Amino acid sequence: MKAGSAEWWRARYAARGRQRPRPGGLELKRITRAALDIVDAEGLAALTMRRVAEDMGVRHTSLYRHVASRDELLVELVDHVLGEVVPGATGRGWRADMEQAAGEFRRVLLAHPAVVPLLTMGQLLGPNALRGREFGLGLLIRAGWEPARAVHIYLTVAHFVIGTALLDAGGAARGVEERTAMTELFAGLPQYPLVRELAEPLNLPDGDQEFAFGLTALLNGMGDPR
Amino acid sequence: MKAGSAEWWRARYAARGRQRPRPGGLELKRITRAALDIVDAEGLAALTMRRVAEDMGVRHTSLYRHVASRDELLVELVDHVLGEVVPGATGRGWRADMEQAAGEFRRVLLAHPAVVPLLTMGQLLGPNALRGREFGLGLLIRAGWEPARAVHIYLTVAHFVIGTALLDAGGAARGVEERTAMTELFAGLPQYPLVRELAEPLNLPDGDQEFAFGLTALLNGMGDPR
DNA sequence: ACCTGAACACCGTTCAAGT
DNA sequence: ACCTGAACACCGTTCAAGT
Repeated sequence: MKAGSAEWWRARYAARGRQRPRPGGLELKRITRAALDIVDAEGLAALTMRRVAEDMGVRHTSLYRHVASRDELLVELVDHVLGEVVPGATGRGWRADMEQAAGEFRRVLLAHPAVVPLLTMGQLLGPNALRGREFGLGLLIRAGWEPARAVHIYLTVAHFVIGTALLDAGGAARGVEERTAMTELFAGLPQYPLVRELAEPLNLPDGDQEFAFGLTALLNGMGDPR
Repeated sequence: MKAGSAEWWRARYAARGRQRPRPGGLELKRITRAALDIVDAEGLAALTMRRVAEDMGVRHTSLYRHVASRDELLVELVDHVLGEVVPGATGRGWRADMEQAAGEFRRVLLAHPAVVPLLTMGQLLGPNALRGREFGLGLLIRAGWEPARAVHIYLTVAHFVIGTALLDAGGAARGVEERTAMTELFAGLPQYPLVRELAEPLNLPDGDQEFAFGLTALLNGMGDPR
């Protein structure tokens, strides 16, 4: 049974709450938190079963009683991060709500850049992912969008947020040395004049501004319900 | 020097063409191709240095003469795949050109789903990535968009294509068994009524249709140059 | 210059054994 | 029920040695 699949999640939901951890013992949530700490501080490559166990003061083989594999841990980690997304109604209409929720989603992803690539591992079917779906669909449908169109809008915005976060997390050229390295790189590549000329905005984009620009364009293009 | 960084690519561009492979010997391009075959057939996890070497009839340690690390191989693999993107002018205006280029980009990504997550590893600064940038910026600027805005539009569309491809590649519920598993999963989760009601379009989306919808909305929202 | 063989440190996972 | 210790197969990478 592949970690993150619908079948896997079903078994997971069924098992939830059945655990009764001993005080001070291991527990899925504690493991996930330790994993997130490692990933945030040192990146995905540093996240090994042995390292998680070490940080928790336990042998690495003990982890396998709570999580069947490293892949399962990664799936749980993703939903754990999605749990930090707390959207709320603005009271200023569906567009404002959508922008607020998208911005909140983006904020959380940028706070955990190493986790973002994991969003591509499979479908997002954990409890926190579904809560976000329910919220997004609800605000669109209450605004009068017909369901099929609400799904389109929801998915498009979600994809946009993830897409920009991905390139923001992995891509942006931060720091002076990377910046000068970029300039030197393009200086030696006269075959790409526009890329060279526009190197500054292309490689040192203001991610937030670019995000706002794209989201506005996207929502502008959606029109209005009914 | 981190694989995929501007500094790394600069050294890489400088070294390019300096190799003179023996007939039948190893060569970066042949290694990259072998790697792509493995990844396409069996996914990213199957891509080990040992496996690549085995497929090429060579010892795995030999690869390190042509590529400094597995990470470097992955970076080269990404640009190799981007080389399959062949956009062309439609003669029907910038919007049609942009839609054609985005569709072509999407087509290539979907043909190599296991490679898509790698697009998030770092900046896309290889020769094929830069060629694509130059093309996209060129068509926008020739259409009359001012440079700063052309950069915005280019990045937004690129992010959208990658975002949708990511979720398409990893996410869609293909096959009957995954479909019924999904139904059963939601049947047990009454706390998400909309997610349950709209499970069909949410989890079995027609990716191409959804892509077209989003791209149209995006470009609609951009307006016109000048 | 290129490829090989042996070796090292590290990893995920399994399982019998302890409490 | 939970944790441990030992073990297995596998991995990326290094390097001296061959041609």
